[in-house]
Amino acid sequence: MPTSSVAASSAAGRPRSDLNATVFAATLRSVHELGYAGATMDRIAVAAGVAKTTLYRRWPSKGALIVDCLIDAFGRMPFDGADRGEVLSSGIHWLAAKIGEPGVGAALAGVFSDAVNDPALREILSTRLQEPYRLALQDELGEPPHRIRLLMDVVTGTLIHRMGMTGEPMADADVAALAEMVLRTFR
Amino acid sequence: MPTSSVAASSAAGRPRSDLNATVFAATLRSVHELGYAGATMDRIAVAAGVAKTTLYRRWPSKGALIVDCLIDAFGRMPFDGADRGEVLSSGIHWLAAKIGEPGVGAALAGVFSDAVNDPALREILSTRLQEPYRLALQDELGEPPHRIRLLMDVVTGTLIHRMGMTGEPMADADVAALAEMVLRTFR
DNA sequence: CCACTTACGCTACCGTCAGTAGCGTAAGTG
DNA sequence: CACTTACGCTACTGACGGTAGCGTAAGTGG
Repeated sequence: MPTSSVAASSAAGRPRSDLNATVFAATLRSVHELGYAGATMDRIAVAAGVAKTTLYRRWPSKGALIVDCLIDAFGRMPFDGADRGEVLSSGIHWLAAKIGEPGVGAALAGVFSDAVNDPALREILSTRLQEPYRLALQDELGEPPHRIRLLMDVVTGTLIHRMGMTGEPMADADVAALAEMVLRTFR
Repeated sequence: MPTSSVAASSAAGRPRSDLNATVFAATLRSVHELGYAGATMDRIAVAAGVAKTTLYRRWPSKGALIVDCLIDAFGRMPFDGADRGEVLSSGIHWLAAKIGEPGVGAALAGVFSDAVNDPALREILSTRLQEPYRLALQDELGEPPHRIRLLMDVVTGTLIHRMGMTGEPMADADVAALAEMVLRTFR
């Protein structure tokens, strides 16, 4: 037990701050090349030049690692557009574009697939990945939580379903059609 | 090698025709009680009063068993309604109701989740489970394949995503909202 | 210069589960 | 009475997520 939690300057053997970024890059690369299931924790560790035990010291499970990796990959959602319609449309296209980046779509579809059989992972996904966007959208659109929830489930459900079933991100024309469809209801 | 494939009347030790139904019931019961991952092939075999090897003699994989089970559970899609709007709406509510039956929703979400990491299962799912409904809808609505594909992916993507993330089928009010939303585009 | 702390590498391991091999047997067939 | 076919049973493999335990490099504070 440390004598004083205030003395956080104790930097003896402190975690390398660049290691997370290295692992995230290796994770997305592995998922891109080998698929979600093919990107085992062993392989990710090798790709990152890191011991597998180190991964488990920083993340409690493969799912948690992927979620953190995705949080890093997605970043903040841009709110471009004058009215609600433009905001919504640009948001949908932003999400679709992110899913199109190498590894991101497969990681997203994979982690949601794992979540079906793992309540703890569902909690992590909902709280850490989805919640921020839910709150931001709620704030931006002024819709009740229930409507935001439906809106997000339609968009992410459709995009992830396509990604999972085809292995490819949805084509632009379909994304546009999806956006148009959503706009008719939520504009 | 049989001397004549015509002499198919050779009924020596032929498969018990009621065994499939028994297995399907045991499968849905197991999935309902234990979840998709908890319903292992061993447990399904025990629940059905059957050897695990027998399951693998009839189905090449767990996914294939679940798909056949779902085909049996869904049956034919009813086309009720005078116009396209009513047909579409009743179809969506029919699907949602089926997903609400014990075990069906969990089995559906589970098998789609497995499919993300299994191209062979994706093929089975697409060809044996989805294709018939795709063709029927195409016939009924007279829309091009591309539009039917989008329509189905939005509906099934949303419903399965909800089921997978909450463990519960989507509430009626949300199903109605989803149907209304889809109708605005595809009526 | 010397304890002490902390993060990391490494090897070996566990439990679970999908899927397989091989052998014995009941039952109907000609 | 041979023959075929489907099924039960036991034992096994291989992959993968996750863990245990021990050694070590590096920076810290006295």
